[in-house]
Amino acid sequence: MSEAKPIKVVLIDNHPLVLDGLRAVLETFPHIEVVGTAGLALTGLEVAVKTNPAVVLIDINMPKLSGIDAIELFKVKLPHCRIVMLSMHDSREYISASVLHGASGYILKDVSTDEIVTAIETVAAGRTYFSSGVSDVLLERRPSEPANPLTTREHDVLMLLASGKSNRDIAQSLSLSEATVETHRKNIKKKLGISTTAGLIRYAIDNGFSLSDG
Amino acid sequence: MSEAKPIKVVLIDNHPLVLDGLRAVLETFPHIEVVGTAGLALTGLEVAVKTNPAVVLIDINMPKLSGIDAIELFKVKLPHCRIVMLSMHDSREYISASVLHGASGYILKDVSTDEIVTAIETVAAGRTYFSSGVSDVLLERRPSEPANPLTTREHDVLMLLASGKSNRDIAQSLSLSEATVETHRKNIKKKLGISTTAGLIRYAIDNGFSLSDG
DNA sequence: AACCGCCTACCCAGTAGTGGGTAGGCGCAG
DNA sequence: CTGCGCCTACCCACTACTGGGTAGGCGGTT
Repeated sequence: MSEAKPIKVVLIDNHPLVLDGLRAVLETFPHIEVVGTAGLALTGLEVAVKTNPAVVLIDINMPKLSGIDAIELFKVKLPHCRIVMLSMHDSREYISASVLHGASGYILKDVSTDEIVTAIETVAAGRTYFSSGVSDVLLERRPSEPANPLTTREHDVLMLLASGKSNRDIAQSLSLSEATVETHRKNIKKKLGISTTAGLIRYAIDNGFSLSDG
Repeated sequence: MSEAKPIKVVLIDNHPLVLDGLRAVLETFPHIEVVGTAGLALTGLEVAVKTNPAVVLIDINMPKLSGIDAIELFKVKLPHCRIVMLSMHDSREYISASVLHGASGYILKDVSTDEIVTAIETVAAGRTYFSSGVSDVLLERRPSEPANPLTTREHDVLMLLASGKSNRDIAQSLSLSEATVETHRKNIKKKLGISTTAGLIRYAIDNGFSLSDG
């Protein structure tokens, strides 16, 4: 890659450890320049507007504003900036969602740091990069793992469910009938192919619906 | 700190990102030398036996063998090696357990990398290091958060519960009556002050009872 | 206009979990 | 040997959740 013009990168992750670590690793590559880091999506957006990076690496699972929701904001403010999603958890459900929202890359947690460098190079060159497990999901689209996982409302219900609330609590929180919450819950289960409440909560936490992770 | 003799450190974490990142950060400090890394507790033990580090940084929540269980093994094989627990999740429940098992330090996830360096320096100097939130737990020991949370059997039940099993499933798995499982579940709830199943599962996953994180 | 997906809401019968007891057996500490 | 904590197991009434329906309203697409 061209050594005259380093690739400007902004990193966004709510784990300071990952942030500092990633920066340290990337700074050993002369053709990559970390121009900014942030612990929140909105802070990251501010940083990116100031520094105009070629690539933004953003964690998909963050408090307040999730990485997926942030994609659109980045696309509006920085149309030429390319976004790579970083998933520390197993959020395979959201790969297609990320792509649809305009992400140029998606890297799963079980990736080496070398692969991250490759990903940055690739998307900076105008192509897309998806780590091994991800491309499978995009190509296969098996009926057991539907591409459009949950609706907004179902997402809300699952989030509250995962935070330890009962159907009744959720109904109150969202100003709904308890019956409606039950319907949502039923549909979620059907969509995800999960039968027990416990499994549902596991799924929610594994996929970053959690509120307590910040 | 003495620059002639760098502090030898082994890092153990099942996230390659954290591992590589931490290594990269620590290698910028001349008085710290990362002599090995591992993604599993047992692999880490092998590495440590070969390299004889002064300090081992180990993630508390890992598949197969948890960080806490690993402490004892390290203490046997490497009595002079000092162990710092690294908790990416909020495992405050296990702080006292770690200390009792012989850990010299405990760092919560919301820590900066600078603080990790300080922790390594401190425990290498023969003292103990606990990040801010941790020392509170050790000193306070509030009645609402008892030091001995769960019995062995309750632990078993909670683990299966968190993996998505119903009372009936658990009863079969442990060769118990369903009624007994319900009794255990009741006692767990009472002890932890959690009323809903959802909350129980959250607790289990947050505190590293999870089986699926590998 | 017709259709579709989503959100809302209810019915029903059945099953699962809750929260309050009690209680015997077992092993260990005083 | 007495007491204590733990594991086991059950009773009961009550509440919550399940899994199968149906269905009206709303907004966007064709």
